[in-house]
Amino acid sequence: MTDTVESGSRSRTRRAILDAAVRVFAQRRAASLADVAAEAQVARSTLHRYFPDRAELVQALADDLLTVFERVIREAETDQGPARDALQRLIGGYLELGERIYFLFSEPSFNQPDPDSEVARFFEKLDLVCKPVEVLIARGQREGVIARNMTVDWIMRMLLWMVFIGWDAVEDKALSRLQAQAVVLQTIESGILEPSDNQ
Amino acid sequence: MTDTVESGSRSRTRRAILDAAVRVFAQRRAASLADVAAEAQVARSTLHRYFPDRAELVQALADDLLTVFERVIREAETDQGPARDALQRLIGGYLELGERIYFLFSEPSFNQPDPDSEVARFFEKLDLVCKPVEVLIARGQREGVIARNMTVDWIMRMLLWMVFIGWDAVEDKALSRLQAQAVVLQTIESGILEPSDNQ
DNA sequence: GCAGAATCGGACATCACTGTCCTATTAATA
DNA sequence: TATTAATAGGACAGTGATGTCCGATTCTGC
Repeated sequence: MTDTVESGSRSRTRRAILDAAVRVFAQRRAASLADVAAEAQVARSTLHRYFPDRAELVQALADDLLTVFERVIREAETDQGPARDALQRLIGGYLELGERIYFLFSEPSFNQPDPDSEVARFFEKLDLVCKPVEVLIARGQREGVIARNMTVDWIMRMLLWMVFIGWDAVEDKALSRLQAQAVVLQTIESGILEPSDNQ
Repeated sequence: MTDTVESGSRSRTRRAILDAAVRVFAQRRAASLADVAAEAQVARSTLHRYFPDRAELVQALADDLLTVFERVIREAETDQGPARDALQRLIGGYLELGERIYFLFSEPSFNQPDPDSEVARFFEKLDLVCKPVEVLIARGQREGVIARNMTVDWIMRMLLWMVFIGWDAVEDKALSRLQAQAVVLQTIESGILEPSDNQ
C-alpha cells in the first residue's frame, strides 16, 4: 500500500471518481472510462493516475461496496430481537445500497469469474460479509417465522434481487423511494396475494 | 420483406444463429458476433449475411421473444377461471421463457432507448403483448385475491424479474428447474414468511 | 510569492470488434 | 450432371475504448 497517507485533495478526487463511477455505471453498465471521468469532472488522464486500468477501478468499487455492505449488515443487528424485526431492519438497510447494488449485478466482469481471480476473491469476501444474514435466515426458520421449505441460499439471493428491483422501479419513476421500501418489504414477506383467512 | 419464401436451409441457418445468440448472450451479455457465429457453427461472414449488423440481430431476437411471449400469455388463458389459477398458469409459462428473459433485461441497447427508435417500438409492442397480464392482475385485485395496495405496474415487473431470478438460480446450480418453479411461485404468492395464524 | 503537488488536455500506439468484400468450396436442385 | 444457392475462410479498413506519456497549467501549503 503506497498510499498510507493521502493528501486531502487526493482522497477527495479519489472519492469523486468512485462516486461518479457508481452513478455512471448504474445508468449504463458499458460506459467508457471517458464517461466516468467526465461525470467526475476530471481529465481522463487523472482517472488513470488513480486507477491505472479499468480492472483496478472496478475492484476499488467492489471494495467500496463491501465496506458499505458490512456496515449496513452490522447496523441491522441481525442477531438482536425477533427474526422478523431484524429482517425488516436488514431490508431497510439494503435499500440504502441503492445504485451500488446494481453494480453488483451488472458489472460484466462479474459474470463468470474464473477461480483464483480478484473477482473470485471479492465474492468470497462478500460471502463472509453476508454470513450474519445467513445466520439470521436460519434463525428465522428455526423460530418458525420464515418458510422452512425454502433454502437459505434462495432467500438470500432473492432478498438482494428484490432490493434491486425496487431500486430499478424507482429509477423508472414507477415508485417513489418510500413506496419502494414498503412494497419491497411487503412483497418479500407476504407476496402479492391478499392474506386469506379461508386457507 | 424480401424473404417472402425462404429455402429450407436458409430458414434453418437463421434459426441456428438466433438460438445460438440466445445461448451466448445469456452467458455473456457483451459477447461478440464472432462468439455467436462460433456457437452457431457458422462463419462470421454468414452471420453478417443474415443479419447485416448487430442491431438487426438484436431486433430479430427481440421479435422472436415477442412471439414466444405472446404465445405463453395466450396459452395461460389469463381471462379464464379464478385469477389465482390463471396467475399460476402464467408464471409456469413465464418460466419456459428461460434464457430469453435474461436477454430482455441484459441487452445493453435496451438500457435507455431514445424514443422513436426500433427499441422503443419493441417495448411498445411488449406492452401490448402484456396487456392480458395487466388485465389479469387488475381482475385479481378486484376479486380480492391480489393485494390492492400494490400497483399493477409493480406486480408486472416483479413477476418478470422473479422468473429471471429463478432462472438465474438454476444457472448457478442453486436450484433444479422443478424447485425453481415451485419456489418462485410460492415466493411471489406468499413471500418468505411462514403463514401465521395469529395475525 | 514560490516550490511542489495535482491536474489538464492532448498525442499516440494498441487492441478488439465491426462491417464489407472477395474467392474458393460445398450443398442443393433441376 | 450441370447450374445455382449457400457457406467457409480470409483480408481489409474503420471505429471506439484503452492505456501510456508528456508539456503546460492550475492549485496548495509554506
